[in-house]
Amino acid sequence: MTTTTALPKQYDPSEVEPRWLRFWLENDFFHADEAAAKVPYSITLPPPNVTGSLHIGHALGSTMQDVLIRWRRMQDHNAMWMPGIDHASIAVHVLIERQLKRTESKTRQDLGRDEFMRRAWEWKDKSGSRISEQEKLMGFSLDWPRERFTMDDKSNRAVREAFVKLYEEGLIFRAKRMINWDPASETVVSDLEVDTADEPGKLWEIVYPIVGGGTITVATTRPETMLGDTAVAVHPDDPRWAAVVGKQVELPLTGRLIPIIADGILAKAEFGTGAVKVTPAHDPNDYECGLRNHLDSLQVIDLKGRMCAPAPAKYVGMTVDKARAAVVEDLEAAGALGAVKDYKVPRGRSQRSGAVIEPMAMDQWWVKAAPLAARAVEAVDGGKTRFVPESHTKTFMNWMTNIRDWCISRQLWWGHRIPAWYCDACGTVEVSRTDLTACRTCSKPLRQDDDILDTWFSSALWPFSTLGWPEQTRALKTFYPNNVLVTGPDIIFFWVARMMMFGLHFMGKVPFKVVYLTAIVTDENGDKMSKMKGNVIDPLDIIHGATIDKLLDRATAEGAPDAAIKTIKKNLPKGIEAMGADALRFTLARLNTGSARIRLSVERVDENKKFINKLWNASRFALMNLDGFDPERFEAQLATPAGRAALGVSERWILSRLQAAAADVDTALEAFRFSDAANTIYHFLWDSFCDWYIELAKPSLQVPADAGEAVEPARAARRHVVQGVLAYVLETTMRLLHPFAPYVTEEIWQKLPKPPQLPGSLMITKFPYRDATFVDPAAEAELQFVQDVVGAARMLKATYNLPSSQLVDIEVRVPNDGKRATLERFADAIEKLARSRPKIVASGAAVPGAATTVLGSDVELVLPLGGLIDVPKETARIQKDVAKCDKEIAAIDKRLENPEFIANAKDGVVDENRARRADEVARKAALQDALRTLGAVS
RNA sequence: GGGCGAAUAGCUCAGCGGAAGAGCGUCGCCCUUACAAGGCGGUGGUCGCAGGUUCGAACCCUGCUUCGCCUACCA
Repeated sequence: MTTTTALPKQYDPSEVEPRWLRFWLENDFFHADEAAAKVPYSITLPPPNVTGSLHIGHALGSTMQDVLIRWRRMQDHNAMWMPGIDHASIAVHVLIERQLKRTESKTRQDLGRDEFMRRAWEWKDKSGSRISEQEKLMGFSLDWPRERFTMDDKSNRAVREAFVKLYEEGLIFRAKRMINWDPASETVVSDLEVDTADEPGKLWEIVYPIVGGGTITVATTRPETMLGDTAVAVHPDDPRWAAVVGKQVELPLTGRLIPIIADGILAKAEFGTGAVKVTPAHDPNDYECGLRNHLDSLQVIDLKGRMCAPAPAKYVGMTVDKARAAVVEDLEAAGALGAVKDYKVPRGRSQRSGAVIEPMAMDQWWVKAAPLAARAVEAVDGGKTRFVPESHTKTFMNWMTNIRDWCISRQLWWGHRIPAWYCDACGTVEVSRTDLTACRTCSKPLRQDDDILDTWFSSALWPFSTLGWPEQTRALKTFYPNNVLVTGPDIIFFWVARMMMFGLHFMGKVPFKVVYLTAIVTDENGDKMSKMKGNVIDPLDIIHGATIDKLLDRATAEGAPDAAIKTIKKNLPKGIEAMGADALRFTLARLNTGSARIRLSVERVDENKKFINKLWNASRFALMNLDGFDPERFEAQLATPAGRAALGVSERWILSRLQAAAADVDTALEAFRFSDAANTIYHFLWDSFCDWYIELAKPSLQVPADAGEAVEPARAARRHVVQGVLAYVLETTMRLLHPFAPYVTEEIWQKLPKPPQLPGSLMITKFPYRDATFVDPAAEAELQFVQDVVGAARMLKATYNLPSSQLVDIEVRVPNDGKRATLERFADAIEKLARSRPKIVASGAAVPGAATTVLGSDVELVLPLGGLIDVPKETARIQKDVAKCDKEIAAIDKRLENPEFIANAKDGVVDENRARRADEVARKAALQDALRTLGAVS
């Protein structure tokens, strides 16, 4: 067969990638059959938000998942990667509300619940598949026919089932407790959705007059809440205030009488004045205090974050901030204000809206977390689920052992409505798997709970709800538990913890055996990527490229500040060149060393684009030289020991290196060391295959122009072997690299001549493995020696600024017969690679005016330079080497002269040191000879 | 306040008990017909500081310093 294929010098991903994506999808290669008789391997993709767009964090996590899935699939596992999308309750809710306000100046209440939901679904149907399309571009081999949505019918059913079951078991309940209220979104949010940070504030002292004489001064950072005070508390052991406990104070601005109580609310009696105001309705600590002391609870802040009755009418309607200023002013006027000082106040803000969270006591639905968490702790302790990196285990365990109940109700509309019905007539509460209309006890109409569930409730069921639960499906049996979960450390608590709890509870088994937590991708300075900063790297821009104008227009449209625009102009003056999904994927893998942060930049991706291009050109070279190659014949030759023995040393060497690379990649992937795996391939391909093997192969591939049909048989056979190894190594390397860079490898693989029985796509071939038949230490040693000699010759020439193209004569003195034979065998290669014609001898006399170097202990390279020699320079260089020898010998002697070293060192270490010392001594002697020769010249 | 992690070449990072490594940068030489998005060579490090364990420490232990990232109801 003939395979002269003209390929462009530069690889063009934009032409190649869509073609193979279509091919894979059309052939259903991403789909796994749950009934297949193979070892299952499953991963569930963390479902991205339906509002989302693929960002670099997704790209990282999903690339690692795809590497694992493609790798296992090629190892003949039944590899299934579950795709899906999350309904992102609050994000969509806010989006639709905002749209409504902008286009129709309406609120959701104006629209009504049903119409609001209709619009939300309309939006979802139109825009909800965007991120899936982007995932496809990245080449992610997700099992698309299985794709799910957290609000599809099956998920809804799973959510209902889970809720009702937990309710029946007493693990879901409704109760009035202190919650975090987001006054902007007007919903409760969980503790996790609150970001607490110290913000500058003040600590005010307020003087409360005690009925019957005297005053008591309290300290607070929230003076406006004094309008809702129902007590003043002092520490029970504080002698200063013992006498006033039980008395009443008259609350300024309101005139209400409230008691002074002794309570342990103050952790430290010495705080401030030793007395604090107690506002049970608006502070978690005060709430607890109120319960302990049976205090009234006066809510003076409403759901919009404004003051309300029973606060005095003057303040009603004011925002909290305004009320604070007004109260302080009025207190001062009333002479009730004490000292005021600047103070750092820890302030909770809603992650979603940024609004200051108001703690309030409200009726909400809760999941009783402790018993569920206990099982998760037990499972991790027992090694059923393992965290990678391991350090995250402690974080998880800490959280789980101190877990608090999970508030799951939300006052929003887009989401799973809570399946609880109330009878206003008789007070019955029913929780049901099916919708209810009439009360079971009094037959009156029922009212369904208005609230919906926290988005994370359905996410917690995801690893099994996607497989059909609560039905006992075949898919569930095959793919649960998942082998791995890959996600970001930021959602360990939100998601991982809850999947663990629900998985163990409903399935009786952990949802995944390994939790691999990815790094955070930052910009090159280590700063978090943010549109506001202008340092975002968008995966799609990397794939397709983006002009500077496009980048700037988009940033402007997104409302980025001037500083961000400036940053973009500075960092990417020419925009971004199209680099393809492969380059991005390979970059992410190489940078993923296991450290907590990955600093990414366009330059980093560009380096790997160069690697892809290098690979492309190596393949071009091979394809240009495979005329007349017969893959079946070569395969037959490789299959027999005699055939393998007929290979040349270079061939045995590269095959040995190749299988070592395959072994290293396998080991690295087993341990989730993506960077090591990618780097192994990078170095094998570039350093071993391109820099050495291809160069060594070239002479054998050449067909003399005048040879015609009359190429001598030995030469033709040799050519065929070299062609075979070129093709074989490339083909195998494509398999190794495929999980990381699926597109370019498929493109090249398809073009390579290969035995006909292989499958129709690289992605369903077998992954390479450590293969003892190709291990060849002798060939490795020989090639290492040849490389060292070539390197030394190049170094000598470079030292004297001889053009690397200039052919020189060089004397190589090698006392060892075997090594000399190696050099004889590679003399032509050395001449070609170092442009140095070697004269190989066992020993030789001093050559005046020559530059000399010593390789190891006994190999000398002598480059005659005649008058060109720079004696001082050469002397200095060799003396530097001698000094190195001396230093090394001294260090080894120190060890060897220490009896304890001889007595205690591990096996072989002492001998190794002795051998090394002998080498160094010999090397030094050779170097000194060279110095003497130099001296003879001057 | 508590926890975790990091500190190694100019930069980004591997190495985690027995001779200091890679990529990028930098400086030379080469357009050697696969690739100039390339080839070859060089330069560059008391492995944060101070103790300790060990025959031997970048690596293990202790303390300190400086940076990250989590986490927390000090009014």
